Amino acid sequence: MAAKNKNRSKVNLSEVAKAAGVSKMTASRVLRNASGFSDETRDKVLEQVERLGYVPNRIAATFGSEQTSTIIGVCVPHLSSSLFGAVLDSTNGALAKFGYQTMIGAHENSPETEEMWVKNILSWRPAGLILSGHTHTRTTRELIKSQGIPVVEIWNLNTSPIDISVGFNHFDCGHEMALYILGQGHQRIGYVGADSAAPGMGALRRKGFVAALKSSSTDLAAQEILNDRSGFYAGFYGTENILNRVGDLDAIYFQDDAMAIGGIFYCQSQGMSVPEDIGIAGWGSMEAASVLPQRLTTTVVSTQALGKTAAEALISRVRGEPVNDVIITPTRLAPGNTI
Amino acid sequence: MAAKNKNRSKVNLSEVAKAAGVSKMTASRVLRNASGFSDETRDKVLEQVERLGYVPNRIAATFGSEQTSTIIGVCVPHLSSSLFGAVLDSTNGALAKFGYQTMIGAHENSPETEEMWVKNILSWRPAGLILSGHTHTRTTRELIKSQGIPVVEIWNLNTSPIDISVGFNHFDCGHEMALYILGQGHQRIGYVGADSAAPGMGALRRKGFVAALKSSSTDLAAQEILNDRSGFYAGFYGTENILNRVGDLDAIYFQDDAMAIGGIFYCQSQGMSVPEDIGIAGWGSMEAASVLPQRLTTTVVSTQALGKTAAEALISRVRGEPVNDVIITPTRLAPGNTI
DNA sequence: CTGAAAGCGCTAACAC
DNA sequence: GTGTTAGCGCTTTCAG
Repeated sequence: MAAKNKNRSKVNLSEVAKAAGVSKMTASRVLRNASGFSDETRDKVLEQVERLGYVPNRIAATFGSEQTSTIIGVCVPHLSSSLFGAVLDSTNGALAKFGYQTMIGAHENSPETEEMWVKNILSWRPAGLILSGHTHTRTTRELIKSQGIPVVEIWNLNTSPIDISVGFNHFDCGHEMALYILGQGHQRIGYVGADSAAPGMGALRRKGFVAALKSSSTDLAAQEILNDRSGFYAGFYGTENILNRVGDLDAIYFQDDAMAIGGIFYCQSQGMSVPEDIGIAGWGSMEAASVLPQRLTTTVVSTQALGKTAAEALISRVRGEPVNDVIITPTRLAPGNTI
Repeated sequence: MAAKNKNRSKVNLSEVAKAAGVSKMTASRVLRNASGFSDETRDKVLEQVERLGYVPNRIAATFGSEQTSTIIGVCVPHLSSSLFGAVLDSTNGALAKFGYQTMIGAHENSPETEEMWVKNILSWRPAGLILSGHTHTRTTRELIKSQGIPVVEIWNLNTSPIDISVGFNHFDCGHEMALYILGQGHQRIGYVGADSAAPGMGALRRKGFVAALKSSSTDLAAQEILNDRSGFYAGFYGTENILNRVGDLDAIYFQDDAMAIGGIFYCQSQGMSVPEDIGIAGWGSMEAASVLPQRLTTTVVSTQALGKTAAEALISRVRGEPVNDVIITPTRLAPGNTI
């Protein structure tokens, strides 16, 4: 008797059903709001649910229905990042609205770390996955395909996604900015980035930037790619580094706004004025830029739109509704007065 | 036949076991790394796991073992927030290391939203919960207690937690800062905050601040609490608002560093110098402050330490190891030159 | 070191 | 509108 009661402290459906004087099946129908019960029955069941403090068991429900769970796995480079934080927030909000739960992961731009996470998450039989970053290992791809679940790859536009891609065109962002900077009459142009050990999409913007310069017969005058995470301070000392090496730059393109803002402060600390002495441009429309006395020249992006679109596309696919495979999230070069 | 094969595309333990020429039980032991098998057996099983691309089914495993899952629910006010982003990152990292999965939620400082999330998460039979924010509804408390799972309440120190509390002492932070500001000779002191509709811990710091002023027979000269989320721009226009109403303030305490930085920029935009014309103080040691020409007077906190400590405390409790119920995460007033 | 039997809590499928 | 039967894939328990 005692031995049998180990885990029986938690109320289960049977007890609710018995208390309500109906069968398990009927109680189950009421709780899932499936059809096939009278109003009277519903009231009886819900009354007992309330009285007994019944908490449904999704583990058992998922298991019993032999389907995937309502868990969605979302893996981003870092959870502490204003850009990805906003993506997570909008993604989670949209998923929750549709009744899905978010299980998170941080891969730190390492495909191997991502693979480990994928292996793990797949064992929860998720309804779908949202991945970010550039590359996945072969095993990652195979695992996902073998499970046959929908995947949305976010952050970068990907013309041949595993399943669905929702992203910015980072290459074009860099390309466009290079042309703009050249158009402003700059010639000695540098680039300051971070994450050298595990490059993210900043590397792609840099590529587009360099390509555009090349097409105008200009070379990148210097570049400084730190072995550090992007941030205000990284921008500050990255600028210090590059200017110490190459003093005559007349413009710098930064990996993102946080670094660009750090760069502006370094220049000011050295008595240089922006944009007279040196032009500065960033990427990402960071909120911090809104309080600067100058308007930062940058590429405006909506990480919130990205996250929401990704979540909605995933849900549509899960439900078998038609979805575009490749969805580009628009970006816009916003000229300021820092370049 | 066809009807029976609906979901059999996914390999299960039985098939692995059969292919390896052992029983399900033996294969299960190998995969869980439980004892009771020979090296030879292990190799045979793992070979088949590899060959067949077997992905374990945690839903079934959790269900079969009649225990809680290895899911941990973590609910913070916002996922896009540098402070909570860092908490999430360190929490998730620590939990993953111990083999737990993080299921997230954002309650936006609303106890009702939190309650809905708790109800939902509990149906996944999580091993534990990490909650943040100030108050929980009665139902939330009851639900958690009825499930009998460990909970860590983070962010604010709580001397009578549901289970475990790991947090900063926000009241003391405000108190200490008030005494410091008074000690610097300021008299006409204002406060600028945000989140008026759903106050978080900033409200508690404000209380401590006001209490300390009172004990020195000083009143808060003015306060401006915006109906908006904290951020650089909120600090900027919050400062504009308060100074337009009360022009003769000689110091302002901000809800956090983001707002303080916004405030500094507003003052500069008006030709006021900090700290000569007006003193400014914040809270939270935000990275952005590192690039300012001045060092911001603030309270240094480690959200990373908080997250890690919380995760470790939770795991210890889950494992039945001894843990302190109340763990205070230290903070330190760091005098800068903005006040 | 290995295996057989029972059962976890729920839902699908089919009766009534 | 409601109940019955079977079974999801794994682990626990107990027997060898």
